[in-house]
Amino acid sequence: MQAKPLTATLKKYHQLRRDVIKYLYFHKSLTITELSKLIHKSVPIVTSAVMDLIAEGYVLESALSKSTGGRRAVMYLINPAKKRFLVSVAMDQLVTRVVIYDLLNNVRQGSASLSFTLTENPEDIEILIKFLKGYLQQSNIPVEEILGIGIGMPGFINTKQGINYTFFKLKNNGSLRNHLSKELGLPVFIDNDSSLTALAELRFGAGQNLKEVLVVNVGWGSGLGMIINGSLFRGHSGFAGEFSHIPLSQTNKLCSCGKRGCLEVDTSLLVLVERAEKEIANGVSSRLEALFKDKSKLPGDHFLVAARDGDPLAVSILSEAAFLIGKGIATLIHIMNPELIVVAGRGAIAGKILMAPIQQAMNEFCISRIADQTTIVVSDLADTAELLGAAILIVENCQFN
Amino acid sequence: MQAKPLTATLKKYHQLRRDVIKYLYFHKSLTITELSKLIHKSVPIVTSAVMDLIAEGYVLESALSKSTGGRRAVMYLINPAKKRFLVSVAMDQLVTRVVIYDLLNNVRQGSASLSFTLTENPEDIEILIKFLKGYLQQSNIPVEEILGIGIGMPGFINTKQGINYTFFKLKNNGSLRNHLSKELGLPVFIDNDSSLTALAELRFGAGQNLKEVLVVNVGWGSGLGMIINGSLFRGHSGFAGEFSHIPLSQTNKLCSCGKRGCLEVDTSLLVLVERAEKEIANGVSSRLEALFKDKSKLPGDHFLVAARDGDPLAVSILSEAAFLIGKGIATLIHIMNPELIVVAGRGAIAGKILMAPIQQAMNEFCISRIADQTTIVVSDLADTAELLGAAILIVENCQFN
DNA sequence: ACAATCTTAGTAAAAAATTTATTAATGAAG
DNA sequence: CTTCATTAATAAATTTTTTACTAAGATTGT
Repeated sequence: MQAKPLTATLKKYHQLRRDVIKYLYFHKSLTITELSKLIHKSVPIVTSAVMDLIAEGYVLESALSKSTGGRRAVMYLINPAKKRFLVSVAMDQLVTRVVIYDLLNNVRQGSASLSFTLTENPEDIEILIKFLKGYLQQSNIPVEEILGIGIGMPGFINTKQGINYTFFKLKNNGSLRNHLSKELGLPVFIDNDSSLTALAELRFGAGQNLKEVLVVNVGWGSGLGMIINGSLFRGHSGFAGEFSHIPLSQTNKLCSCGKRGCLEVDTSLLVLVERAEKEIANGVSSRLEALFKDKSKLPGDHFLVAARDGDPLAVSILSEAAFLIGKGIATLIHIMNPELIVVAGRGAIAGKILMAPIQQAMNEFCISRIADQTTIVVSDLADTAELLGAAILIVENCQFN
Repeated sequence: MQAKPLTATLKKYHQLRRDVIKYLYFHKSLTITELSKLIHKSVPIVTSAVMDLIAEGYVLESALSKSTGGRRAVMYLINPAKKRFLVSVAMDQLVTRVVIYDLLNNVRQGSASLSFTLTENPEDIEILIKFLKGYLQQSNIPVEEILGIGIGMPGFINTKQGINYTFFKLKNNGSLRNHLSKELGLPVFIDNDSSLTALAELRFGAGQNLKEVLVVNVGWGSGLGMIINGSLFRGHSGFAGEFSHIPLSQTNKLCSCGKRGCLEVDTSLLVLVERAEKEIANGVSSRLEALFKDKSKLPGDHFLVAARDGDPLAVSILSEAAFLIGKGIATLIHIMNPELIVVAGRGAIAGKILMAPIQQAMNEFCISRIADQTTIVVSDLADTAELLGAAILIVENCQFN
């Protein structure tokens, strides 16, 4: 008897099942009525899907909900006894981290990290594979309990095909995702780091239940993850949110992208550190001088901590950059009219120091009727955002078995 | 027997009926299968709706479609004998035009126009009502044959409530749409001029069948209509696309909005005309000197025609402005990664003269991998775009009776 | 030329999903 | 403490979709 092609009905059923698990993952516990509204499916059919998932051990019935004025509803949640795990990988230009979560967002296997400067060198792929293989092996989790590996990385990424056009290029222009999946023997999903940060803010951070959210990822560059109409917006070919390279700088410095005047040339953390080092060499005194000698942390992180703690040199350099980012944010607000802007990424460490000049730039460059419609906050997910986003990526795309 | 509240089933049926008419209006003629795909409803149910519409005289069966390799399908189109009309009104800061179309986009009543500089004066509303009442009266079309009045106008517009926060403000902060509807005895729909221009490009212009399209409306200011995921994007509170006031200008001139450095201060047609007049006063010779004396046309239109025809002064002033608009477009491309950008509005008259410096700015300010994903064209709908958009607004919102 | 085969359209019957009606459970008001 | 209002859950009715089947025309190969 040969394998039947999936019928339309069966496909629908699998989608429904996935949606139930997905929303229980996002919201911890929900009633049938709530699930029905979130999934846009009728109560009877959601009920039957939930019953099936209970039979499979994926879902558990829990206490009754608080009363809302009528009969109290039964609440459902993901069964903590069902062993299913998410391997989350978060990369940036300099560091790669990995952690394993369960479906309740508890850390199952503590994070490991690798100093790993991304290049266009094809050997990078082998380094990444070796790192992940080692990590997975020592975790001792059976493969059938791992739902997939989600990886956030910088670069122009085609999520459909699983190709990163900037880093990790395969010789034959093949799919990085498929290659990793084959090598690691698990489903792999890749996406842009800023997009995953935005996803995390949407599901577990400041953007919960909102529809139009922009997440500015301040770090080595300034990424932008966009939530439009409640879901990730990637643009026509997946390159939307290239905030770092909009022409905004007054200086004429050449950017790494080959153009002049990009926002990045004046706001990249690397540039700010460089500027601080130059000032120190010129004899300006600063806590940074001592901090930079501690090589256990990246200079960029030292710089942000110093700024947060009020070191005058760091604050002054950061403020200037933040004002320019604020000008960029003013541009975003005029074009997109978002409900919320979240300042996330490494830069969020500096918190208020960063926000003051951004707010000032918004006051100066925004029509107040428009700016009034947008709230702006600093992320409180901090450096877990990208890891959570990678986990969400898996939950939104994997097959639950 | 009292009026029953609309059941869910009945609502669905009305929506389906509207969708059939809407897509036939957009595509002129379609098969059941095509309709089914566009509406995302099954073939049997679409068939029954089409049959009902034929019985009502709204829809006509026409010849068989061209063969696509199998049995040829019956094509359906809107019945030209069914008398239903759309009153389209297109306003800008200086001129208001009106025309009446039928559902095949034929002009039923020739366009009338009114020189009418928008102010914040409440009397503006009375002027508009009087103008429209007169026009409707002389058209001699019975009210029951008019499906509605669609109006495109500048300003910050709340389409849900039908309020324009910038112009035509009612004393009691009431709904302009409802007020006009009551006064004119017809359903009225209002929207932003640039949004309607974008809608026209999406349905009848360069953006047909595309998903991510930006329409830059070059005129007295530079509006932006955004198509995202195949439908109009208005942002969280309806103010998205405020392209005119993004901080891009190097000059520090004060803008009408109260801020400095807005794109508009260097690119508004009004500013360009002013600049030309100053140059002429300084003794520069130009065809414009003569043209400006002809008061039958607006100076801005004279200016654009002169530029199109190669007058050196007009070309030089326009080119400088267009380069800045191009810089703004480069910003849009980096953020939105659109499939297509359409340059529309009055400015489109200048065509190639406008495009050359825009293209140049794109080359200078765009990362080519991103810019390569975007096509940029000049609209060929010209000044009918906003009128067509207003008609679409009616078709997308009215009740067909 | 003309079957045989392939493709697409349209229709009927079967299956699935939604809607509506009904019953259940709870809190608040009198 | 009973009645009423409110929400949840379930059963029955209705609608919609899916699948299977028939129709109509195009293409290919002999």
